Amino acid sequence: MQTKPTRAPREREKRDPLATRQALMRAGSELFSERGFDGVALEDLAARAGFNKALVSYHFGGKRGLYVAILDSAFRAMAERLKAIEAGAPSASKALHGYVRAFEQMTRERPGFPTLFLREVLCSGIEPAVLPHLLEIIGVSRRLAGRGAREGLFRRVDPILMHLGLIGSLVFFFATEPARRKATAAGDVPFAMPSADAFVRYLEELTLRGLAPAAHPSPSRRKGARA
Amino acid sequence: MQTKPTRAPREREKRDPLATRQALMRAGSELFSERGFDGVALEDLAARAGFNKALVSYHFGGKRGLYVAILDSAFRAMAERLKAIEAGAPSASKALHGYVRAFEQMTRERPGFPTLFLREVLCSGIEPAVLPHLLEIIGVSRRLAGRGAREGLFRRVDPILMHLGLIGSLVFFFATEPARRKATAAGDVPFAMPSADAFVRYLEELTLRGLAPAAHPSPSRRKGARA
DNA sequence: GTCTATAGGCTGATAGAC
DNA sequence: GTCTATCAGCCTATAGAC
Repeated sequence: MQTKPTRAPREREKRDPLATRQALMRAGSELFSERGFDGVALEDLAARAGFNKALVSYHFGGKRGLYVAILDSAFRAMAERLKAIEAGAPSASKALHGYVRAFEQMTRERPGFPTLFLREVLCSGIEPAVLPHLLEIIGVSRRLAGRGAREGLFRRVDPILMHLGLIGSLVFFFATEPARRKATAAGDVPFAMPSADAFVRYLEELTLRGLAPAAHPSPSRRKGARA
Repeated sequence: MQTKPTRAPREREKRDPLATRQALMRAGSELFSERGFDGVALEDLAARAGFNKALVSYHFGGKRGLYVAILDSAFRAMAERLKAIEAGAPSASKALHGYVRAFEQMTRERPGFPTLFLREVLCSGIEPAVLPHLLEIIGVSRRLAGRGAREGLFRRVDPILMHLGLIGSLVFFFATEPARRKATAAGDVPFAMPSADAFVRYLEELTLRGLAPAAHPSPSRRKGARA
């Protein structure tokens, strides 16, 4: 969307606090995801947004404040999207479909989100502000596992295992996609990398088959592979 | 293993360059994985190793040099371990088992590895020194997919998709395990978190079932689910 | 090989003009 | 609300003593 934009510097000579905040958050989302919190200089960030770095303190009370605002916004949006999908899906199967697709859509709308997510849940302490949203996201996964079992789509597995497997694959794929794209463009990698669409379809099918009740080449061998 | 150790400050008053290098690399592995490259001050790092920060420049030519040495060592060890498993496994099934277990073992031996791995493949450019090892790791996954298909264990899927799904889940799980442990200990999370063993078993079974040829509730419906 | 001392650069925060 | 100027703190790297 932007390669190196000084981003509309003088449309409004002054005033429009909301737009300023949004521009700073957008620039921050890009840079923090690329370089991590400590790797970003406020000067760069403000320049990318088309403003002065002093505004970060004015609007967010400091670098950390901006960072937390970005995380809170992104995690909240993701949690709400997933809950909406959960509520609207007529079946566990459709809910799973919507769930994995949601990451693809979210990545398109907020390219930095998967990386921010990953950096945040890495071993350092999780920001308290995002914890409730994180728990909501986990809740959706857990209920999906339960619903799938109830509807005969899945066999019984620990919902947290299913959650971790799904979200780990998804977040990893999307967070590392820019790096793969870069490496491929540079000719560092001698084979083609899959599209987001292909990966999401693969993961959905893997989950459906892998969690299907019975029907697998294993000791006990029953029939009922239908729901 | 260590909470806040000044780590054996005066066993050898002087001399033993190898031990010094190892101590610095070990401390660096811990700190870089926790805080990221930019988040670590050499003073902290050297203190944890029980040495002076000037030694980082002396032995590794600077902070970046130490970081690269750590990455190179860890990625090389992982690639070699996976290749050994691949070579020694009598079947694709055993190879898959060894593959997923390798991450568990590696995490035990080098707790910082999964996080270092993840931080490195995040969107920033991949360190050239680790690229060959990364390609070797990908190679093992790809050949595993091919071998599994040849031996009738897996249906045909894009080997890169399988690689990304497997490694994404594994690296995510182990890189975020410390955070989960911390959150659980702090009482922030109202349910139990699975053990590494449980997750690895889940992932292996999910993959075996999910990639098994035929035997699933889907349009075309053939028989041969055995090798 | 290891340590102390210090130089030099960069960064986040803030005071004050507009 | 936004910008300029400035300052204090921290951090990497290095020179030189031991």
